[in-house]
Amino acid sequence: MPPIPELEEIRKKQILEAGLKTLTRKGIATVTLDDVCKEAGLSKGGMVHYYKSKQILFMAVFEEFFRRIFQQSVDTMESYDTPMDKLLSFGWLYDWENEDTAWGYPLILNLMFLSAHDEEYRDMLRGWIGKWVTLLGEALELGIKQEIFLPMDVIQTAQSLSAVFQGVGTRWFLARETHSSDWAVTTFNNAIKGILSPYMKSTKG
Amino acid sequence: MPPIPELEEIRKKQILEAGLKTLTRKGIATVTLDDVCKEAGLSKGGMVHYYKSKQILFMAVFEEFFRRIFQQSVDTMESYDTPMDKLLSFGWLYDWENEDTAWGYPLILNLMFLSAHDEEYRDMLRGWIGKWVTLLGEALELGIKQEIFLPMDVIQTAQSLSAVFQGVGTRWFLARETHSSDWAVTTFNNAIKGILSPYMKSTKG
DNA sequence: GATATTATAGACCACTCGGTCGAATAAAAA
DNA sequence: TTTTTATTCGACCGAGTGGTCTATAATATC
Repeated sequence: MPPIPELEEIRKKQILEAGLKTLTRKGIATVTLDDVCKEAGLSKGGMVHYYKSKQILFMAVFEEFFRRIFQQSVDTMESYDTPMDKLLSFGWLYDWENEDTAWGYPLILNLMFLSAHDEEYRDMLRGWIGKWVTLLGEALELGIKQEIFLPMDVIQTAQSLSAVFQGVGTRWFLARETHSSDWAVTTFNNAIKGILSPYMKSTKG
Repeated sequence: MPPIPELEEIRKKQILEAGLKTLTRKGIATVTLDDVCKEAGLSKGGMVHYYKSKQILFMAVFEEFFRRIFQQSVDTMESYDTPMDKLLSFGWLYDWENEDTAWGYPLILNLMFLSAHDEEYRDMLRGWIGKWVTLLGEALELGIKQEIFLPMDVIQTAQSLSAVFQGVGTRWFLARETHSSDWAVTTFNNAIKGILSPYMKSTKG
């Protein structure tokens, strides 16, 4: 019964969407397959037909999540021209109005939690970090080529920037009552300035 | 049967220790009461006599964890004299040799995960963040008093420092294959310098 | 010694949840 | 038309888990 060949793709999309929503809402520890298939409007049997186990399903959910958030990072960065503007283009990570952002944090926190106890998830996380570091590294390379920055260990520096983004972000999200978006932007601007200062050609504080 | 009045205290300590160990090992999502009481060398009935539910038990475990890690922070900071040395005294957070450090990260990640979905845990986390910010803020106040730093919003700045510590730490812990301890120390040194640079009296990079 | 109290054990219960399975449907193929 | 195959359903099972309950023993109190 493959009336339309795209049926599988449609169903998988539908299930992933439900997985994203329920995982964000309840967290990996309490979300159930029933939650997901109910949200997706499918029976359990119907859903399991496409994703054979909870592990497989949520792996796919995390992958889908990363694909989206990474794409948004790429797009936003590309809309800026100078290396420094590109590096500072992540303000949307600290914006409650951006709904993709708001529901993204629980997923990141879920993944970090899983990574602490499960090598498979930690591999996934490391892979993503690697891609992000590469992305930031490209902006740094560009700056070096344009002679805005001095030569540096691009990977290490990109890792530093990425770690600061993440630290500020989780704090902003989890302690929102006392950590404003302004605070977040100011913090990462200053921190990034500090991280890059050894490599700035013109020392302008 | 209270042969020694301190029995309750002894048992609770024993159970908390087992809770810390098992929670670190398995994570809140998979750890069971059986795990804990087996580790503690008690029967389930014996353990439940002291901690009435899983929720109560692990709340106490998290509290105990924080008490220790915070005390270590206070002690280490106090062993340095200048404000800047105090602020940079957290290298032990990125030291695999320090076993308290290594097992501490899973607990922090567990708590952040829980905080994403449960207000009660988020309150707990916010409380801790507040204490840490206060601690860092005291070093900043000292620096201002000694006219090493210019006046500043101490709370906001301390929040920034704290967020960077945490971001670098989780990254160092979760992606250890590519993020060395040297990287971590360098990153937070530079980031902190950047965060404090607007308030440094002598601009010395 | 009798009784009440505290501590500990572990069997047990009620419930949840991931995963399986056979049935039903219907399109496609033969 | 018959057979095969893809899809969906939901009842069901079995493992595991938090929490309860009873039994027992040690101690304290009278």
